[in-house]
Amino acid sequence: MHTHAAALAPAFAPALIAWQRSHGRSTLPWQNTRDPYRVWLSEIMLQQTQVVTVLGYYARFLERFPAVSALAAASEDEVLGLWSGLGYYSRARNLHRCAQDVVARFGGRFPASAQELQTLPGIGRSTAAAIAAFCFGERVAILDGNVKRVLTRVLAYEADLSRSANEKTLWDAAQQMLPAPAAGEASGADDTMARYTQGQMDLGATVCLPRQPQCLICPVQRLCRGSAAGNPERYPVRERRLRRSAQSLWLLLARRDDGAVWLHKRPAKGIWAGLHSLPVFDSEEALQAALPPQAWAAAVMQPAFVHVLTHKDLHLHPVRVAARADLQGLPPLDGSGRWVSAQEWPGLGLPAPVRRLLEDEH
DNA sequence: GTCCCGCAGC
DNA sequence: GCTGCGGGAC
Repeated sequence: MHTHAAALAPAFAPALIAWQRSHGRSTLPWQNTRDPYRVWLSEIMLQQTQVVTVLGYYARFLERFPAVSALAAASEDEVLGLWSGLGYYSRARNLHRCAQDVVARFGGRFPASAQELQTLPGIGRSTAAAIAAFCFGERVAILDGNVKRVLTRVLAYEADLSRSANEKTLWDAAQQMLPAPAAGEASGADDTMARYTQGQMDLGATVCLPRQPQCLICPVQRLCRGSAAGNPERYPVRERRLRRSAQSLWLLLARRDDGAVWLHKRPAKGIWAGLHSLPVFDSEEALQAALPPQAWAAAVMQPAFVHVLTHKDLHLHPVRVAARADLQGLPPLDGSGRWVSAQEWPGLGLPAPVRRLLEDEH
């Protein structure tokens, strides 16, 4: 697929860089540093969460884990607890594993190339490129959601991005749009790549907005083919629509008078991997089978509710049972299952619907 | 309903 | 290599 990247490239990067200097963001706590640890931590958090929310978590993580070695040495539960409320806990687990990898494989220093960075858990092509551009000045393209929007608009890129071949073409275009290679040899000496990378992120976050692109104040409007056509907001083009299936889960809800709840740690694979959760069953019968007959007889069905994931509607059916000392030993309530006090559970990594259920319930 | 980004399974 | 998953915010 052909794009106009080559034609636009000479004017695009200089205009974006100049704009970043004058109008871009420059005071966020993870800016003005070339420390890969700080840049990496912010990039992972920003993948899923808005800047204002990340600020608090970022500060708390840095305070508790000033260096990657401290994060690597922590327990997974502590990392998940500090992450609590951010959601997307697989990213927190990858964060922890990545820190351990950096220590074990690279002596506690992040590797200095996008190619090597990408071998670390939780760091994909775009995140690797962002770290390498910010910290090492590497001439390599990022392509996150903001940049996809900016580039497809500037290029008036019509192809359906839900098709991997078209996304690959856009990656190629992103690489072509990079600032011209520095004349000298030391690419890390100046801040061209950092400015350019930050500029794309800033433009996507503050000007080239999803619904209302602010073309009148855009530094690259005179180059932008989408704006010229009068309909920049229709990019990026995505045609595939997902179909969502339904699944029902039964949750065993046991709560003592003092507020403690019975939780267990989920297996490392599958839904809610590694999180603390109420015991989960695939069917009402399975839940019944796990309880003594008298406990089942006294159980009270709570109102069902729906929790929506990208690909699935989870129909959740809480079942309240009397708090009993002998829950222990009942599969699958054995092993990791335990009473968790009302002081402790809010700080654990809990699936959002379970957290909501526990919060609403008292 | 849409989007995010990396991963795992095919 | 490609597709679909995962959990939550907007």
